[in-house]
Amino acid sequence: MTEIIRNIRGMPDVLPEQTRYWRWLEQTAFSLLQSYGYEELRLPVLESTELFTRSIGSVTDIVEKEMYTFADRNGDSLSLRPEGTAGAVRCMIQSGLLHTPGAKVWYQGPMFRHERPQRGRLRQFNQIGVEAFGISEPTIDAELIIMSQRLWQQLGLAEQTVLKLNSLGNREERQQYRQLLQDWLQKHQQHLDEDSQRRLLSNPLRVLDSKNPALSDLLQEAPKLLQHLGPASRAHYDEVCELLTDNGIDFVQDDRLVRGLDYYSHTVFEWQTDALGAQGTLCAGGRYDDLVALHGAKPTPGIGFAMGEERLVELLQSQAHQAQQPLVYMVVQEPSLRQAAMQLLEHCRDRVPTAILLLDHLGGSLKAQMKRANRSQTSYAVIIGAEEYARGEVSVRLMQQQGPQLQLSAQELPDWLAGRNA
RNA sequence: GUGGACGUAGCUCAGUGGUAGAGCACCGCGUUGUGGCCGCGGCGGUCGUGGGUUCAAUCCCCAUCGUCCACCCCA
Repeated sequence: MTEIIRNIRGMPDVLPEQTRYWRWLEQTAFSLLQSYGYEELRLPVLESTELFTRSIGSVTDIVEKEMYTFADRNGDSLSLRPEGTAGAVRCMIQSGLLHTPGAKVWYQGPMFRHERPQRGRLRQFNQIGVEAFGISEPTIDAELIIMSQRLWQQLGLAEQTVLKLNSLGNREERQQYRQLLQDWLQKHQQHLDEDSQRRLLSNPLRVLDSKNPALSDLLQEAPKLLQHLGPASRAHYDEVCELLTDNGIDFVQDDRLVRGLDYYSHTVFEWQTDALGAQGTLCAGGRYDDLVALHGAKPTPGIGFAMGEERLVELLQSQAHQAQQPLVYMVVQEPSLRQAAMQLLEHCRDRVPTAILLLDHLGGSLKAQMKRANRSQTSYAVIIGAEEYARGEVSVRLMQQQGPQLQLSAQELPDWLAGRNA
């Protein structure tokens, strides 16, 4: 027997039961983004490997061991994008869109990381990413956060999300702090676990968000980045906080919120939930004022965030969200009537274009067709019988309510449906 | 990459060293033109795969693949 080919690990199919939540999420998000003046970018999934090594930081795990990298036919090193910002920045530079000050864009699509799959973590996962370029004012930081809060509200998720906020300062401040923290951690090295000792050298900031509860007390004592910011950075951060407060956004200042990607600076934030197990970050982002220059273009500040669609969908699924149900399920007494049924159904479609109108293509006994009509959860089963159709009539059976079966003329069926589709 | 749990019908799961069962789903009959409820019948599994032990393995052992959860990492 021929072996059945399965999907690739960590790259699951999304089935109809779930896709309706995806559409709910995306339709809500896309129209919200539009209302704030963000425009869509469609970006490739494959990029030069160097784009990511340069952007994300070559010592991060993402670049070191999680990228899907391979040689193109001509030998060029290509990678499936592990995140969206690098490609968005590349596009903005290359297209010249960066020359329009204050460009605001979004994109949606799959990202790829070769990680061990677990709840909320996949090898192909989808993000909605949002980026704003050329704006250094803190109002844009606040706008992005306020906008995302509005999205949670529209999706009914506001109760399950909490906002964490921090500032990483500028490059110099961060480097100075990094040294300070490294020295401090070295003094307490004997209390650190194995992972933290390793990160102490490679990426000391990340020691701070260790999940090991045994380190919690110790890390509380560590020097705080926020207290080592210069006046300008501090003022920027304070202003973001004030704008959020003015707009009724609750947040938690979190000294231990550092980002996994090297390009972040100043404001960083994360929307988290405790309803999804270990992978609770729903949406994360921050400023990357040095990234554009890093790619050789005129220095231009930037800020953005990305939300994990699979994680949001998982939260949405705990809510009741009814699929649209059919208005009509049309059945025929015998196969020869199906052609007429089809035409009649098309006339109905002209009249109620947004309703779901179904024709039974499978046939069989009327009983079998009626069972399918029932299962479809249709409001009305329209029955085309030979004799009555010859008289120009059809039967309409009410499937979701009590009441006698109706006899209507085929001609008036579209209007009748329009009246019922309110 | 590390650790743990688990892989038996489409789905959720029972089960035994002597080649398998339930519920749900699906199909049919009970009305040769009518659903839902009920009754009856039916379809459906090389018990993940490959080795080993045994007279005999779905059950024991090993390996392998896969799934899930956690670590790591991060959306």
